[in-house]
Amino acid sequence: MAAKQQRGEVTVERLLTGALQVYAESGRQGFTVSAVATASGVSLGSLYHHFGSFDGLAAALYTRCLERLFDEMIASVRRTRTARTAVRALVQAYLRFTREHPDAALFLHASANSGYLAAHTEEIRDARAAKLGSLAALLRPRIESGEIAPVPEPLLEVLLLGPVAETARRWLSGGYDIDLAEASRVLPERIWRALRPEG
Amino acid sequence: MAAKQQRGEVTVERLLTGALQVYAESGRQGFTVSAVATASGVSLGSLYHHFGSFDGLAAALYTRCLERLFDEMIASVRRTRTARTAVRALVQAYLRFTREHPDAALFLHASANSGYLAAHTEEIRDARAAKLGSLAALLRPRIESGEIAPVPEPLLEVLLLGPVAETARRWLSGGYDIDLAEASRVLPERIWRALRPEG
DNA sequence: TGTACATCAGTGAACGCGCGTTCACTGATGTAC
DNA sequence: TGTACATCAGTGAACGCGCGTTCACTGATGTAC
Repeated sequence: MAAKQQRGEVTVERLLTGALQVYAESGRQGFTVSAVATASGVSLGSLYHHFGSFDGLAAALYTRCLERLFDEMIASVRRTRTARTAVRALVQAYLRFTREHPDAALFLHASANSGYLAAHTEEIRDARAAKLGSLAALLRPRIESGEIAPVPEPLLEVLLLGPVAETARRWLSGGYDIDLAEASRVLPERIWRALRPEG
Repeated sequence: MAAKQQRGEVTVERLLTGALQVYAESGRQGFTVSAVATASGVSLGSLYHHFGSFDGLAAALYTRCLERLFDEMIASVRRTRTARTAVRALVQAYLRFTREHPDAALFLHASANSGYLAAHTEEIRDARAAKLGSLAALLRPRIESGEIAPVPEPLLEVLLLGPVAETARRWLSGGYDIDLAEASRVLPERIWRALRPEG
């Protein structure tokens, strides 16, 4: 069996990049196979050769964006030493990713219930669970040591990510008066207050 | 000009109910004009007579669900006398709505970037802004009186609604270990801690 | 190193399905006098 | 109260467009010896 060819990886990259670009420029409505193929400069057949289906491409793109976002958050949290700075790092990493990669952030938020991911729900759920698990593993010792209040893990996640996700969503949709820099300044401390132990 | 006929309102109601049911049962993929018409027991022509387009129907349904959710939150908050109980009421109203009307809650969360709402973005934005404004108006005096920390209004909204929205989204998607009752018990106090004044 | 072969990668015209939408029509309800 | 008319409400077969997908094919790359 011949090894994977390098030009294949290049094509895959072109397709994913093109797809993100199409979504950013034309939104959900314009997000079609032909548009992605054209924007990527790749033929339809080649797209299908690599991804099997359009949904397959969308799922691959979604997973990649998700992992990049989480990897940045995880790396940020790793660099901290206290629970408080960990929360700050996590919140700011999310917002920074949103500002620096608005296309990826938009695709993530918009594709949540998209329909074109329906066939790959499990695959995506697994990827998400894995990254969320890594994040939780970093915070768990902080709960056990009493630095973070003993809130059930799912609720901890929700308290941490909820406000930031909502901030990102509003900023990306453009119709709200959300100032990312201000959010980056104000939110970490507020969220920390929700999570720190009583007293 | 003849007055609006009563059977027209009945048909509209049947269509909106049918649409919600189709979405709940078949998801985004199965959400089509013909499916909605069939489920409602209404002809295609009649659907177009009342809504002009399928997107029009979707927008009307979205607006209705949105208003119902916000009206419950607003009514709940009105019944309170302190900032702390207001926060608790708001959070619990959101979660109660999610539990009691999962179909409506799902449609709200899933339709956020759906594409079929693209033509009615403004109309929906306005409806949302109006309700959000009413809510904000109820909380504004609390900020001015110092009962709630002086956080910019958009960030206040994000801190209040972010965790609850995320909780609802996870519970509706079914793949997470989210316990709505537990969330209802734990979240209000945590969110309140994020919002109450320092000290 | 060269040759033969297998597999990977890429092409684009063509296809079929199902979607949202239309339209000519019938029936029901309300209005005028 | 009755009759004529206008408008509203409802029907469903038919249509056309554009979508995701296929397929027979060519070209490029890697492997065997």
